[in-house]
Amino acid sequence: MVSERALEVLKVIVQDYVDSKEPVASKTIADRHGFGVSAATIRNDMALLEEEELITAPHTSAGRVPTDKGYRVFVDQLAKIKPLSSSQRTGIESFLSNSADLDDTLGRTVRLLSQLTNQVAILQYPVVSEATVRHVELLPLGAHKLMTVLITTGGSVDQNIVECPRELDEGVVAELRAHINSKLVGVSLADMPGKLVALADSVSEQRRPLVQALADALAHAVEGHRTDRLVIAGAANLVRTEHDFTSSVYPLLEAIEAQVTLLKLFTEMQWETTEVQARIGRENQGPLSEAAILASAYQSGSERTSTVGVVGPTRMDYSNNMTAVRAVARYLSKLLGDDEKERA
Amino acid sequence: MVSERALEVLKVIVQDYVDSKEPVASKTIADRHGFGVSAATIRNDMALLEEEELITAPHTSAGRVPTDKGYRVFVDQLAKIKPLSSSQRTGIESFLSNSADLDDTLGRTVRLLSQLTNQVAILQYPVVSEATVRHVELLPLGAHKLMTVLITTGGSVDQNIVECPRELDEGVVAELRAHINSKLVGVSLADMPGKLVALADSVSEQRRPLVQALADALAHAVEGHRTDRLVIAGAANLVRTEHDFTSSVYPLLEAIEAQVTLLKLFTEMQWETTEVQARIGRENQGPLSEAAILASAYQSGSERTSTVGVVGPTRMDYSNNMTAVRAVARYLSKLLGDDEKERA
DNA sequence: TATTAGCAATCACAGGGTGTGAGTGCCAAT
DNA sequence: ATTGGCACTCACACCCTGTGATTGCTAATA
Repeated sequence: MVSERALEVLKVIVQDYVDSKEPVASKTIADRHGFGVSAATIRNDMALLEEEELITAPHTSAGRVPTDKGYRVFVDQLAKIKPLSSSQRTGIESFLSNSADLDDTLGRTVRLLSQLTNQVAILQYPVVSEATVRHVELLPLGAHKLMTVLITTGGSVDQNIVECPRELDEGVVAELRAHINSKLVGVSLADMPGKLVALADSVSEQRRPLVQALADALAHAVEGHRTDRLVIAGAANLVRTEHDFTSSVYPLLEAIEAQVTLLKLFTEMQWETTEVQARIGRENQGPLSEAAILASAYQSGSERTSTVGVVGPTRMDYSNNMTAVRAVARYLSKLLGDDEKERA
Repeated sequence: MVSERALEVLKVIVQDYVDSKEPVASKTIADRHGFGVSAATIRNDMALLEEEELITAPHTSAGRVPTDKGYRVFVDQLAKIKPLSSSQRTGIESFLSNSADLDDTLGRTVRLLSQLTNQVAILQYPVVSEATVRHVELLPLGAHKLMTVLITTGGSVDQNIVECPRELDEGVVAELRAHINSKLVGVSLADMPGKLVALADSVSEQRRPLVQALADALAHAVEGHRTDRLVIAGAANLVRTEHDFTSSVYPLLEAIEAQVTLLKLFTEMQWETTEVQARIGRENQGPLSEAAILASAYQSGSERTSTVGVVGPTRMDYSNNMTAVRAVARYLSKLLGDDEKERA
């Protein structure tokens, strides 16, 4: 078993290494942090930690570097979530005061998180699966295109473009709009597929093809519905921290941009245990296996949660970044999910 | 003056260098491309080109590399816009068939361009300044928040969240919605600021604060209105081509993410002359001074244009990329601005 | 005059040898 | 359990050198 002091040594190694990027030597520890013991003693503890695979030596005559497992122990047992620095606090505050449209807010939020952490920040779109249809708008775009706009009580807005075989006049569109709204307003998104099928059957034979196309478009909107999409900011930070990765960051950045890997990861995460979750190095598969992901859930409706977090090298300032992720998640919850009485 | 053959030599140097990343030697040119002259003759031409600062030698016993000026001459006089390869064509075709919501379409398009060019692709949001208001929707979000949704004939949808001092009930909201729509539907975006001021004056003293807040939100929507925003894809490609830059790509990627530099550049471009414009190396200021930008305008309404393009190292396949940029711009024009009879 | 062959000169780069310093591991002493 | 001491290891920086690639120049040639 590792002694109490050995854990302290691990902590110091992680902090020093994150700070300096140099493998940290026993002498350095004994000198800088007065443990009251000599370097040789530290070395004994280090031998212990190495046996537990919490640290490793890049080569014979180098200091030690934390392993993924070492970072894990650090995050779980040793890292304290620091209070926000005053500059961070004012950053969020001044930000809070600025109201704007949803996309813009999410964009700003994720950029803020990126700046607070100096890492790539990732934000999953809010999901509001228990939302109901608020309004459906039909917009003629030229003579042969119609745009459908689906507005839900959750505040999401989805647009689709539909090609129309036949010429359209304004009267027909208005009529369709009224009809569709009468059938769909108030329907929950979960019930939409069924209702959409019924919709096509509720009109005259002549109009059926067009209405069917519209129903398909709306179904598409419900399906995709802005979920399963990420907003990303601060990709440049990956380039900045490039040297912390042994292999190229190219596949990593590619995976982040492709989104699918992270979305999968986010949906798999369990939020019962801790407010901020970490996935470190080899705990991840594939291109993420050299990266660390910190994530936190935020309330994006009365029930469902979405995820926000950062991606960076395993050598990152976990304390600071976990603090920032938690703060931003809380802020988002407050902004989007505050009111328990969501209107239907 | 540079002879006809010297220009051919320049062309070969650019093509070979882009292909191989190696400085290209006189012997290589004489061997691979049968000019019917010896390497020594090529050398004479190269000396000429060097005098004109179209090529340069990295060191004494190396081949030659094009300068920014050399690339410029290549792009202006020598590069042919190749026809699309069949795989590219089918890529765009299969893509065309997929209709979805506007954001999604733009996102897919920019990703497509990124894949076609293997560079970072940039797409400026469509602007439709002559659009008029189609509909305004008010959505209660809990008891103290109201979301405004502004829908225009151009198909854009802007959302804003407004804090309400007082409790709201559904009846009041419906009334306001009807009132606001009666005042604003059909108003062009250019006229909106004035109409919004009038709007606040048209209601009772008691409701004025709330309506004023709503008007501000709508004004904000009109202002920002999705213009001056970029969609970016393929940032990973910058990392891939990292070695083509002498300094770090970090500031470059940062500038791309910040968007402002590129937006400025796009608005400054003149589209009278050529369909695809190029800005090469030092022709750009600051972080872009080592990059090349290829851009083309696309019709995003009946009159105004937006811009789409790619950013990459100056060592890029100009022919191929200019082709791709032009194709995607044309495709977008077709998709968004085809119908000259925009409906009001 | 344009082209060419030949040749000396230049210089990046890779390979190989070496010394140095940092840091550990271990052992014997406390 | 802790410590001082010491031998051992090894990355890294440094220098030296040879090699190959490529040019620039000059004199010959068509």
